[in-house]
Amino acid sequence: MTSASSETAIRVRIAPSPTGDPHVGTAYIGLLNYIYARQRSGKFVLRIEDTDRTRFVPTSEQMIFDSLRWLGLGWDEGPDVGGPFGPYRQSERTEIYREHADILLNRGKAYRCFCTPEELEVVRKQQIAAKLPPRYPGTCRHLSAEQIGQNLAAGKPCTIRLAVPPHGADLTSSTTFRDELRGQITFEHNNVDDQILLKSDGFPTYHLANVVDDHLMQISDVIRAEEWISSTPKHVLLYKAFGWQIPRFWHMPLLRNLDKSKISKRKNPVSLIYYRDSGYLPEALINFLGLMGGGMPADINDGTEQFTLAEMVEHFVFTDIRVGGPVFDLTKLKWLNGEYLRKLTPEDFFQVVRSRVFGDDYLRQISSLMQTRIETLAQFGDLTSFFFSDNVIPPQDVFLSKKRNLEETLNFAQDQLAVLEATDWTHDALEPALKKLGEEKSWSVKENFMLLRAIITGSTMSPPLLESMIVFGKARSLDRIRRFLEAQKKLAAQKK
RNA sequence: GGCGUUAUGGUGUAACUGGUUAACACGUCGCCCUCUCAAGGCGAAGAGUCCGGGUUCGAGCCCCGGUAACGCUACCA
Repeated sequence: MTSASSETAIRVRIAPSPTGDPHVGTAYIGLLNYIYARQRSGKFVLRIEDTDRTRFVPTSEQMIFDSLRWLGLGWDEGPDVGGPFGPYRQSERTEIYREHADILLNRGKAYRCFCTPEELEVVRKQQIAAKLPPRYPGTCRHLSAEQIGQNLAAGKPCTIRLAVPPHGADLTSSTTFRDELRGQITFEHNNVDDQILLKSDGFPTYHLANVVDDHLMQISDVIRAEEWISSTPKHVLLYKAFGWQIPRFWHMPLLRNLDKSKISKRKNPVSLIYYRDSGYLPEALINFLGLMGGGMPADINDGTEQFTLAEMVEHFVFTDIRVGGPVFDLTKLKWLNGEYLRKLTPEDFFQVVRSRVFGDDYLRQISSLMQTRIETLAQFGDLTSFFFSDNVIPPQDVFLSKKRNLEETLNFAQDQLAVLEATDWTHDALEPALKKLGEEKSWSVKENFMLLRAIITGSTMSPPLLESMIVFGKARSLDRIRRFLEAQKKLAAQKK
């Protein structure tokens, strides 16, 4: 076996990308890694994979820290707490990747590619049209040293690609690795593409960065999602090219939507911020995640399916994990959360309500919207109830303008959702984004904002819309629109 | 299309190394409690284990062949 020997110290990691709200899948994989490390007196490392500058969201990293801590999944090493193998932010390690890419280049395990994205796009389209697997055609694989020198001298941007055997000196035709949950998995090399390792902007792709970092950070077990299985042969090839020991691989099942597709924000709330702000307790979410895929003995706590993180560390069995993708079912999560809420003492419950529903920060922001709008304090609730409610479904006479029919209204709401998803949650970003959409679709500012107001607040009368949405939060606002659209869809289906 | 993975009620999981009418939880439905709604209590329906072969006295568990779903197939992770 080529996997890590048992004497090696256990070190695991999660490596989220700061591309938006922290994802529930990150929490799931984080939980598993956390348990694995704690069970074996190992180290749990948090590494930030911020190598994609096009998708980078500056506020994302802090949200990842906050939400993982909220769940109780603390790490031993990471960008904020340091550690002996730093830096733990990949953008601060670009020099390391460049050096390692050079090693690969020198050993003939990688090569420079001068093809432009546009050229590659053309080729890919042709291949797809011809029903061929879209793959790099190898144009630059055998450039002479002279040609490469000329291109470099001409300042042509280039990427560095993995030279997948058997084209090179190594004539092995396939790569086999062991997945600890599924056994041996083999990929023929003609199904493995010459993956880009170093992009033309000098940043590495996931494949290079994750292998280099996992080795340098002495990661013993790579516990990640199933979607990585297909690219694992590339990683194994890299370990071999460097002459490094290969870690154990554990590919965990993918959380699913109700329709069994990979969990996605289109069909499910996936933001941990959403779960926090909608009043889920971290203990309940952790417990629920622990139910996904199994792993806990069925008789724990009399088979109530209720257990703590500490109990998971004590009893969880990794080899018992089921690899069929579990549906992330909000219905059961809600039940579980209710169980946890009921288990609190009345005083603890009150404290949770006070801090999570009527937190000072939240109330302060809402108050500032209300001061000019009420005459007695008792009216406070009249215009603000939507801030404290979960089910806000406006009746048709509230959201439907006399000038618009149902279909175009729902279509426009769908457009609003898409625009809002892609917009920073600030007044300066939201206002022009919404107005631009309105102009494109010929919806007046009034129609535009009134529809959104109806969806968010359930009423035609409310505090200023954008300010309200900002206070209410992006995750919850988007979810409210999604649920509105879903509810309308169901209604339409019933009528038929 | 290619490659890979997976497959137990609607959903999440159980079922000792193959051994009685496939178990539990959520959800659904009904009843009780009750001013309402929850919670709680009691009960019911719902799968014959993706399909087809094979091995065996016996298969959800083993073997072979299908099918379907999902994932990957980017200068994203």
